[in-house]
Amino acid sequence: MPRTTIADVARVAGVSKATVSRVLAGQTKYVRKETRQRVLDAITELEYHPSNAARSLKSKRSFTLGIVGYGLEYFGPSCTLSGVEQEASTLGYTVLLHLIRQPETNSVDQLLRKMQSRYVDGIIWAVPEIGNNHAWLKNKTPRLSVPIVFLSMEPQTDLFVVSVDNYSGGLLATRHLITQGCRNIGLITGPMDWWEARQRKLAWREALESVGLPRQDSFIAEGNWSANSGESGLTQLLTKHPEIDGVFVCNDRMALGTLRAARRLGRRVPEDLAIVGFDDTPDAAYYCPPLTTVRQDMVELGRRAVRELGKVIEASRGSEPFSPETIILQPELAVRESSRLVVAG
Amino acid sequence: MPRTTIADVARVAGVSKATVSRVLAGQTKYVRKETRQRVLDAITELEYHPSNAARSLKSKRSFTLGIVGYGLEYFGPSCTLSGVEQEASTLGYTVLLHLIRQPETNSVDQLLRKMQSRYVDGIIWAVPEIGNNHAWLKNKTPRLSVPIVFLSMEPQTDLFVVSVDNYSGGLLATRHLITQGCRNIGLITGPMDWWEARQRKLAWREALESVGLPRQDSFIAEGNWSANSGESGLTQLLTKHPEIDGVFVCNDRMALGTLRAARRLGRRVPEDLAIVGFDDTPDAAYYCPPLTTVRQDMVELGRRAVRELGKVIEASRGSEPFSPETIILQPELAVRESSRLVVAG
DNA sequence: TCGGTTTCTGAAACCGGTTTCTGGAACCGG
DNA sequence: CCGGTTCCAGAAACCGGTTTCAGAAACCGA
Repeated sequence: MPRTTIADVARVAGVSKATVSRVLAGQTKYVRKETRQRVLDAITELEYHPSNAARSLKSKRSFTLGIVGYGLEYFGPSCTLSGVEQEASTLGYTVLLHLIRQPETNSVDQLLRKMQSRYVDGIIWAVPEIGNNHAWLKNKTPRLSVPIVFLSMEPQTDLFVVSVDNYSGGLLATRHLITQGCRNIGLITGPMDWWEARQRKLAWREALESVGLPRQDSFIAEGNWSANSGESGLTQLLTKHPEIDGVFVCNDRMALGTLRAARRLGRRVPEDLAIVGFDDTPDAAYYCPPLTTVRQDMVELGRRAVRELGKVIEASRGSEPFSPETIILQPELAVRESSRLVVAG
Repeated sequence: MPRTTIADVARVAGVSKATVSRVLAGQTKYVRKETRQRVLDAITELEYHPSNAARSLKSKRSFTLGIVGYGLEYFGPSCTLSGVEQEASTLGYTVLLHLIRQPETNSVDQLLRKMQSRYVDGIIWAVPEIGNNHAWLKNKTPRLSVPIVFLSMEPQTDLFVVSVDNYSGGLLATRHLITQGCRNIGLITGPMDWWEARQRKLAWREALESVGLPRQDSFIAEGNWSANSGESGLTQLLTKHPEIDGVFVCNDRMALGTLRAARRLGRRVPEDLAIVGFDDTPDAAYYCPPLTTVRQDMVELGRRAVRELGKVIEASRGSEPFSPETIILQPELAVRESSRLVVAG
């Protein structure tokens, strides 16, 4: 059974393919109201849906967004993807998903070709910036015909970047610990080749610097985002510096690990040791004790990225100028028991 | 700058479009080795990549799989999607993602049309079976031209279903509690309109029945998968039945909530109350105490679904018969401190 | 009444591949 | 040397839309 085509609709409505196409495109001009209605009736009668392939073949657009992602087994990226799909859907786009398993890879050109061969209207690059894995792409982007919006990357004047303010988040966390009265504040970072991890570390250092508290490298342990690395990280830190009375842990999963380490070492949280995480995963509020953490709205991050991309696409279609801009989302602090030393009020 | 087309390649190689197409299709027959090489050289020289739109327009296949998903903010579905994308990628397919936000919706036909208008070669339906939300789709499927594989749905003889054995998982959990010496075993379920929740509950009931332990409805609390519902569920249960000494909680997130409730009520885990969860999220091993739970490999679930779908597609292309089959993955028990009453060995 | 717009519509070209059909060349046994 | 396969390769039709171009009809002021 062959699919119903635009020719079928035209025949039933008693018009030509061209007219049907015009109706489909939503042109109100150059189609008489009555004719338009006949076409619409024929469309619903035949349950006609246009072929995307034919459409994009001629018009060179596909109403498809390519999204390149990484780390879907983590909470943040999943939420981002969810936000991306949601916004894309409301904007009338479909999402073409491609996951990268090795974020350090730089064999990116093949992926780009694949996307272009599918006429994606735009690309969202949601791979964390690790080492210089983005270098090749970054300088290639301007010469690319398809617009790209980058997620969670170091802002750059000639690129579209949507990102959470990791530095600001780090400040929130560290200053909170200071306010709570901590005087020896450790840091458990993510891998230092991650841009986001470096930003959070920088904030920790500068927050401490501005109030004259110790901030040597020996107060830092480098984790790999896993709970296990958080556990061993805190153990190391407390061995070197038993005086530590607060820790900023750069994600919730590692923070969960530190909670266990603290328990094992006989440190009460928060009385002996205040802990602040990063992410605000749904579980964090149920940790023991509930975890103070920096909340970042990853769903909104995805939405904003798509909205931005949509604007760029529209602009480039009308060939209006549209200079790259950077959108920074501000995280906020969710204060819970793991850091509550000072009685409020 | 117009894209390079097959005609460009043909010109450079000094052959016709048809020959280039044959080379592209990987036909070894009817193309002389030397000619083939000339074409390949031209392709790499021009960095030619065929237009997917043109290709699927004529050939009616797109090397695209449509995946309809739900609940990406949960760990399981994310992993499934990851597995799907991974396997799809290795099989040469690209993934078209569509997320459903209200799983109870039955306005599915529009979605199907959208997928078909994009010539997807197959569909993976990864929306949980809730109420009778699948009813419409289920009886429509056989008449559909595009093959569908269902995930985590009640097996059905005329459909392709890939699922984890929730019943078996429930048995593992409950029998484990029995083995550990629990004699009053409660149950905190997911929403009872979820098929998976019902399966786990059934297993709980039958496991208890087979050894003559109490299994009244008053030992059951219905949660909604959230930690909060787990917390309140356990509180209710222990109020009604203080004698409860073990609980099977139908997902890890609710189990996290029960851990808090137990703490609040002064019940030691596992000494006073053994707890078993379901999912084995990465965090579960770091709960306090570490959570015994039923591990289901959701990544593998996604992979298997795609592999199955791939086979169906190939078969339907060659119009060979291929009768629907059901693939059931067996979960396994991850025993940790939250249920460890009997000293091993 | 008449030339000039404006509005509406259709014929046909086009997008970039695949596939069918056709025919020449090479190879074969007789 | 000849009729019949088999191997190669090109011309052209086709997929289902969009878009250009041109023509018909309606409208308008002069």
